Amino acid sequence: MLSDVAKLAGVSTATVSRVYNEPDKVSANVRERVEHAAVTLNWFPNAAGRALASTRSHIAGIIIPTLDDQVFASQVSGMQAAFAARGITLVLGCSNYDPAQALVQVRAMLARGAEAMAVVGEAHPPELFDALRLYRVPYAVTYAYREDSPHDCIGFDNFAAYVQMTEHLIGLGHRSFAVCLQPTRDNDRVQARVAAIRATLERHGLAVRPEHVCEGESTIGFGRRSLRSIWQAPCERPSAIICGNDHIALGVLREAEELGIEIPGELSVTGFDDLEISKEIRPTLTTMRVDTYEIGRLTAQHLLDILDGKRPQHGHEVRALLEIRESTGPAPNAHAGDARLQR
Amino acid sequence: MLSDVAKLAGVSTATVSRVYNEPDKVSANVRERVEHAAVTLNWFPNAAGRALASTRSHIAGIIIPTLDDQVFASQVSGMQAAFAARGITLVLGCSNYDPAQALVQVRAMLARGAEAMAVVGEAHPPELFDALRLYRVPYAVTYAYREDSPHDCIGFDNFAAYVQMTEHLIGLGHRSFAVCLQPTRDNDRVQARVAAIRATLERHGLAVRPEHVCEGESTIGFGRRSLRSIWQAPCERPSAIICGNDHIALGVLREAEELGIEIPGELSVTGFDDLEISKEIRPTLTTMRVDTYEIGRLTAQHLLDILDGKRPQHGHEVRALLEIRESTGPAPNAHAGDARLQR
DNA sequence: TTGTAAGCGTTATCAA
DNA sequence: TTGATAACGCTTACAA
Repeated sequence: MLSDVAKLAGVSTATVSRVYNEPDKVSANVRERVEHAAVTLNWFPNAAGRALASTRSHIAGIIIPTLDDQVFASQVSGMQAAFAARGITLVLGCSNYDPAQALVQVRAMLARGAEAMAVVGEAHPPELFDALRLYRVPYAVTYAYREDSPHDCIGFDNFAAYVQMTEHLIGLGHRSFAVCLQPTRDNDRVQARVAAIRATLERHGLAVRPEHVCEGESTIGFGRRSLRSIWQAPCERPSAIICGNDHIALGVLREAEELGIEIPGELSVTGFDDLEISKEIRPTLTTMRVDTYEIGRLTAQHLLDILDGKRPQHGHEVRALLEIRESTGPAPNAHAGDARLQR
Repeated sequence: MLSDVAKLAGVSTATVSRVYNEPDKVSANVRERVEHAAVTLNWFPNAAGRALASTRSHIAGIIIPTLDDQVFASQVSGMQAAFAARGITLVLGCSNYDPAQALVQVRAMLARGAEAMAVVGEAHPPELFDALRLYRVPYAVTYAYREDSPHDCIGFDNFAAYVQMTEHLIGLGHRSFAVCLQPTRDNDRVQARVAAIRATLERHGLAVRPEHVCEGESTIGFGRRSLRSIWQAPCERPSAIICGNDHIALGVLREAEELGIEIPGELSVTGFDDLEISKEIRPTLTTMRVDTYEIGRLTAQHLLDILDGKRPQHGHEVRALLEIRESTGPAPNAHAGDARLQR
C-alpha cells in the first residue's frame, strides 16, 4: 500500500499521494523516487481508499433499456470513451424496459457514489429523478430531446422526426397509412413517435385505422406478421406503412416480397435508425439516421462540464436525418400534383 | 451516514452494519428499528467505505473489443444480468482491438478492486495476464475455447467451427475457395478460423490462392468490395467463399446479385454469427450460430463459483451450430458422387 | 516543497 | 444479541 511506497522512497504518505494527484507540486527528483518505488512494489492507488478520502468516486453511470439494440450499445460506447479519457469509469445498468429495474439500478449506482448519471428517456418513476436530485447527482436524459423538458437532455426530437417522416409520405400523395411499432408502454420515445404520426395525419384530416396499428417486438418477424395481418384486414389497404425502426421495416419489406406486393409502386415503407443493411437490401429502405455514438459522447461531455463547475446549456439536440431511398414513392393513385407538392 | 442511523435507532454502528450484512444475527425488533431509521434518513451504505473495510469491492470487470459488435454486446448483457443478481456491479472496458488499451483497462479495473475479470480472447500482452495473476484476481477468457488453454475459458472452438464449415463445402464438392475475413491482427479467434480453413483444405490437397484472400473491416461494404476484386482477379474463380461473419457475407451476397452471379448455382457463400436478417434475405445465408448471451452468463457463473470458493472446471465449451441454408449448394461442376458424400 | 495527523464511512474483532 | 473500537488505504488541511 501507499505507506510502503512512502517508506521505500523515503518520503511521507502525503508526498506519494501528491505524486499521483498534483504531480507538479512535487520536485522532479522526489517524484522519480516515488514512481520508482511504486513500480518496484507493484503498487497503484486503491480506488476505494481514494474515493473515501476524497469523496470522489470517479464513477459515472448509465441506464439503458437493453444492449441488444445497437443504438443503445453505441451510445454506451460513446460515453465510455469520453469518460475514460478523463479517468472516469462508466458503470452500466440495463433496465430491460422495466421502470422498477431502472430505479433499482439507479439506487445501486448512487450507493457506488456515481458522480453523474445518464438515463435513456424520461419515462421513469418519479422516485428515480427524486433520488438523483436528493443526492445532487448531475444527470441527463438521453436519446430524447424536448425544449421544455424539466431535465437536461441530449438526443433528438422524436416527435419532430416522425412529423418529418409522415409529411414526406403525405407529400408523396399518401392518404391511407399503417403503423408498426415497438411496445409503447414505458417508452416515451415511441409514444412521441405515435403522437407525431397521429397529429400530422390529423392536420391533413387523416387518421390510422385501428386495424392498421400493430404494436410488438422490435424484430423482422414482427414486421412480417404485421404486414400479413394488415393485408388481410377487411378494409381498404394502406398505401404506406410507417415502422418504428429498421428491423420492423425490413420485415415488412421481406413479407411484401413474399406476398408479391410491389414496393414502392403499391406500398411505401419507412424505417428508423438506418442500419448498415438498410441501404443494401432491395429496395433500399427510406429511414432516418441518428448518430447515437455522438449522443453518448455529448452526454459524457455535458456531465463532465457540470462536474467541472461549468454551467452548460439545457442539453443538446442531435439531428435525425431523413434518408429518402427506394422504399417510398408516390401513392398509387395520387394526383400528379400532390406528389410534386413537397418534392 | 451509518452512525446517524445508529444514533437514531439507538443502537451501535456495528448493529446497523449487521442489519445489512448478517441480518439474522440481529433481533427482529432491533432490525426493524434500524431499517426504519435508515428509511427516515434516506440512507444506504456507501460502497467505498464498505469496500475499504471489508476488502471486497463487489465489482467485476469485462474487457471487450467493441460494443459495436452484437456478439460482444450480448455477452456483456449476459454477464451483467448474472452478476447483478448477486449484487456485483459489472464494469465495462472497450479495447478497440488494441492490446495496449486492453492492458490499461485491466489495470484500471484492478485499481478499482475488481474481484473477477473477463477478457475476450487470449491475444493479449503477457503483462495483462501477469497482472491478473499477481493480484490473484480470478479471470476467464471468453468467446474462445481451447482444451489446452492455460486460462479458464468460456466460449466455442473457433478452429473446430471453421473446420466444420469448410468440410461442409468440401462435402458439397467445392475445390476452389476464397476467404473474406475481418482483421487477423491481435485477434486469436480470427486467426484460429483462418488456420482451420487452411488446415482443412490442406488435408484435401487444396489451398486458397493469395488473390482469393481478403482481409478488411467487418462490414457489408467490405464484403461487396471483396467479391468484386475476387471476381476480377486474373485466375480461376472460386466456387465458394467463406466469410468471417454475416456482415461480410451479406455484402458478398448483395454484390453477387449486382454482378449477376447465381447463388448457390455459381457460387456458395457462408457467414458466421447468424444475425436475424441472415435467414430473411434471399438467398438465406448458411452460417453458424453461437449463443453469446449464454457465454456471458456462464462466464459470470464460473467467476462467481470461484469467488464462492468452489473449484469449477477449466471452463465451458459452448456449441457453434451450423445452419445450412440456401447460400450453399453443390459445386458447379462437382461429380454427383462428391456432393453426395457428406450429405 | 515536504511532513504530520486527522479524517472519509464502513466492517470486523473482541468483549460484554 | 449487542457494543466499543481499531482497522481499511488514501487525501488534505495545516504546519514546518
